Amino acid sequence: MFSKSTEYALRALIYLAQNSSEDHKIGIVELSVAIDSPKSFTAKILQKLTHGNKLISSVTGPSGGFYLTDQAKKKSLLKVLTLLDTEHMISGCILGLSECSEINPCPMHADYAKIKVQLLGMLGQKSLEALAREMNDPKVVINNNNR
Amino acid sequence: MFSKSTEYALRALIYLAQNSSEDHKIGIVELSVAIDSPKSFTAKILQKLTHGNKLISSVTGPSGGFYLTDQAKKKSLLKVLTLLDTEHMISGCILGLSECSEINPCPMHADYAKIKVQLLGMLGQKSLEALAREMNDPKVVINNNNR
DNA sequence: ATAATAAAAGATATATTTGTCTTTTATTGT
DNA sequence: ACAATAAAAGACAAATATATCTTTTATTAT
Ligand code: FES
Ligand code: FES
Repeated sequence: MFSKSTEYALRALIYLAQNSSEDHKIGIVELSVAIDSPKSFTAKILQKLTHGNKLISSVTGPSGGFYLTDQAKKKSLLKVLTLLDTEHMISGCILGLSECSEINPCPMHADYAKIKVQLLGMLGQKSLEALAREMNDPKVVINNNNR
Repeated sequence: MFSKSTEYALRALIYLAQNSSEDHKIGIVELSVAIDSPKSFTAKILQKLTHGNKLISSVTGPSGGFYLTDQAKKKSLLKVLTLLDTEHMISGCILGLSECSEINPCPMHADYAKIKVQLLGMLGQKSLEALAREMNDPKVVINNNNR
């Protein structure tokens, strides 16, 4: 569905939503272990989300690391996808036409449009902190370390 | 959502379902123009679907080309995705965990599982010939040549 | 101030996907 | 049989995604 980059980003954000705050920052080592992702590659992905858009906060140096503000934790997955410039994965045409439109729909459009509404609805109303809350259930996981 | 390869494959199959038969075969040139895809790349993709699995039929030489049998036209999109080995795009974990399971679900699982059922349902019941029928509506398109 | 720390930045490497081009093989119409 | 045709096969090229490693910069604790 999504690219590895996007998957790592979402997992990282959920972990940060659950475990970080302004006075408890998370280092890249802990984070990449927790979400089972390649360390340096994940660092690059996080950088994209710290600079312009300021979704992730970070500070260098001792006791530094990454964290989410309460404001950031309220952002929806859809917002995150928009920042990652990958929302088109869902909103684009399922057959790859350059535009998903009602004027000139593809043969799948009528059916897919209904599902798209639900997908976008789910992503739009699901906040990072709501997903973090799911992790209170001990069976819910965010890595592959259980196998 | 899908890779370019998959998109081209689906568009090609829909076109063949609509326009080909055992006594009206379609050449790669006509096909790649009709679905607006790179010719040689599309040829490679079609080959994958002709050999082992026999979804697409083809004959070389004059008046040769690609076509679908009536039987093949009845196959569902889900069946096609299975042949292309890309069904995991939908059935896999949306956060990229190695397995989508009820035992150890990811934080998105509860919500995504519902949508997944609908997605797989739609893909499973939509046959190539049903999609070809959609193209009888003149506004429905399968390429980008209208822009 | 200094040393330790951790992210930022940059360079590089590998793998995969996408795309093109040429040669070969199979089939058909003449 | 022969020439024309069209897919099959194979080699190659380019672009993108994924991943690693090193150096630099910013921050903090001492
Ligand atoms: S046009 Fe293809 S899904 Fe809307
Ligand atoms: S475990 Fe992630 S979607 Fe099912």
